[in-house]
Amino acid sequence: MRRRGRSLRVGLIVEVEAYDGPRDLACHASRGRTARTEVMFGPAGHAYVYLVYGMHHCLNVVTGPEGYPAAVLIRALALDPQDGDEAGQAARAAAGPGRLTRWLGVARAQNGADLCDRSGPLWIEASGPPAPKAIVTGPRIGVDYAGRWAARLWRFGIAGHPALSVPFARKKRGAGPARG
DNA sequence: GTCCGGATCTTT
DNA sequence: AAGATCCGGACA
Repeated sequence: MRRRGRSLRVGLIVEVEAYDGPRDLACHASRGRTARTEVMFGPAGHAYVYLVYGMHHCLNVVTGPEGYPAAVLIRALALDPQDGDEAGQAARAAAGPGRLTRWLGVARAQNGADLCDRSGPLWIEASGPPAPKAIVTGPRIGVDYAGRWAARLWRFGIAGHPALSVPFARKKRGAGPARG
């Protein structure tokens, strides 16, 4: 949930990635505790927002116990249909970590925001539809540099959801599709 | 101070 | 297939 003045934007989280602690080479905190990663070392439930590629912001939820840097990257939201012009466009407006921060209007000003505070500018609540049974997993996106950590299946999504950012490789079936 | 490269998206 | 675009982190 994102509130700016009188406007409220609501999305359902449909895709995430886990970044787990100082040993995970894909986790920013693996290079030590710095000003940027500071909030990841703080208490869980706060927002870790950073800039990638010089142009896109990414929104993470700090998850570990205090002092242990871990976070979950929110990669895609499904939108309330009334928030989009057209059903098809709404489905993709927040598909992808950079897209969703743009759609929410989240940037570094929201770094450290308390995501459990429903009276704040940005928060998460468990008020959506029941958790889906079918969750698909895959390797995290864009972290090939992370050695063996890149192979961990730490990307999670709701199976078949139209708002997923990048397709999940399907289970082998005959001549398995090499993802292209 | 300087340099390098990225948890992406859009356009060709 | 490649450009946009800039900060954080590593080195000096």
